Amino acid sequence: MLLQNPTKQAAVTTADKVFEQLQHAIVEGDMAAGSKISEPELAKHYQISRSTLREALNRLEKCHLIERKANIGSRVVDCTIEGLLELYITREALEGMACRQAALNMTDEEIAHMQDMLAQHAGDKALQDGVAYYQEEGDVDFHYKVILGSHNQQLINLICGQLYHLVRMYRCQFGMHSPRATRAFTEHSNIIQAISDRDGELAELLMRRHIAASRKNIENKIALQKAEQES
Amino acid sequence: MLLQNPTKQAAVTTADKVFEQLQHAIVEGDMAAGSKISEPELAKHYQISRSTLREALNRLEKCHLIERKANIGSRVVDCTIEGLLELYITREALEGMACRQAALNMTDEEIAHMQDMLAQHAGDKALQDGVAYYQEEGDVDFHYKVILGSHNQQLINLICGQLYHLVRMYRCQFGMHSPRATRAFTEHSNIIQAISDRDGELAELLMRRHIAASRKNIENKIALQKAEQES
DNA sequence: TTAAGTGTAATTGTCGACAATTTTTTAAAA
DNA sequence: TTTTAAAAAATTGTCGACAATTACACTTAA
Repeated sequence: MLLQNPTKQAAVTTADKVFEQLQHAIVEGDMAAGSKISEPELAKHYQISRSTLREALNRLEKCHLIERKANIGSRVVDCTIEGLLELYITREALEGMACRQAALNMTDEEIAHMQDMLAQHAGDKALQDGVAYYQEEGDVDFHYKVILGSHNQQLINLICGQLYHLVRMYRCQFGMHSPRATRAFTEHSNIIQAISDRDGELAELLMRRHIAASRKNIENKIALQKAEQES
Repeated sequence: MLLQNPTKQAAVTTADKVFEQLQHAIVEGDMAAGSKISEPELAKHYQISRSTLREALNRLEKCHLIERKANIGSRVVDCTIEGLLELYITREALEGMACRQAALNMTDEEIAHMQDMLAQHAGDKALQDGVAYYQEEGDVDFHYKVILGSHNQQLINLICGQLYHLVRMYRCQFGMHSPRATRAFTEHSNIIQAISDRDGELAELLMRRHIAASRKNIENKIALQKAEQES
């Protein structure tokens, strides 16, 4: 799995390690969305003290994977359709702007590197029928590169450090392997073109459409599922 | 002061209260930007244990007012010009989208209420020469109402829960009382018009220009200060 | 004088116990 | 039986102490 947040350093403290394990467990759905978290129970399970666990919980709260109420406790966040759509709207705003900034701020080397990556994905895509690989790693790789390319620490922190954990959670829980592989590839290609043309306005527009298309794709899928259930 | 985050509940636990005090101290500059934080010292100063203090520090980290490194400690964030400009770019993206969503999602009552508020500000403005009051509370009130009007919890949390603490910090530290009062008022007025017309696209555009204008205003001021220092 | 290494002091991370609050259970009254 | 109240259990918040790591001062060698 290369889907890691590229901005964080290695986990050194035990709270860090437990945080990563919990993060994984929540994202993958091993801890049910919306379920209550028992501090004594979890601390015992990971063989750590409650203080250390709470430190880990604080980090989970930072990336919005759990919610906390004073004197009541923590819950894993709920995965609702509304939440998913809200997340995509936020992504549209942030990644759109990141893409604009990338067009202004990326170095020529960074752009070249991203073009190489895309070319390689194109090869892989042709090789293995273009479905499985590209959707997962390829897509995330691309988006990360654009975000980092913005050279805007504020945007990078917000998107990579917080939003993307939730994105991965929703991807897992709703079992999204969108059938948009080829179209997404073309869209990525066009975005890179706009960036290398240093056309910030177009780059932002294309990225927003790219994400909006994903959102609409999901909306359709949801509507379809709903129709199936009713039949 | 009405400049509080409108989304949070009252502080119940002592860690909450210390958090608020520290937040104030950092925003107002009583704790120097970039300075190191000594846990034993602060704990003694507030007469609480280190555990409680660390809980408060975690909350400060959540709204990006301090930065933490494992085994090394915490520092108050640095206020740099680059950071300020990055912040405004992020605001442009997020608040622009929030404004678009507000045009789609606000209730008629909410819109009416916002129009009332603006009218009242207009009165105050005429009354007291329109400078002092409007810039501070009026501006923040307006922006908060728009953000909340998006009815998008994700956007609301990001902007009100995190970004705006930093915004206030920069405002204090850089002593910003922008001379844009009258122009800002007109811009607010136009934005509300777009929202009440349910024109999301225009609403977003206007909000982005509004924030971009603030950013450019700051850039000019900085350039001016730099020129002064050199003379 | 500078550089590297060592030992001490200080700071952060982790732990288990107690206090305060909330939830559940139990008992009593309507 | 349902509702209310009180008691008990469980959970979260806070505390002080110890362990691990880092920062600093001092010594020693180049």
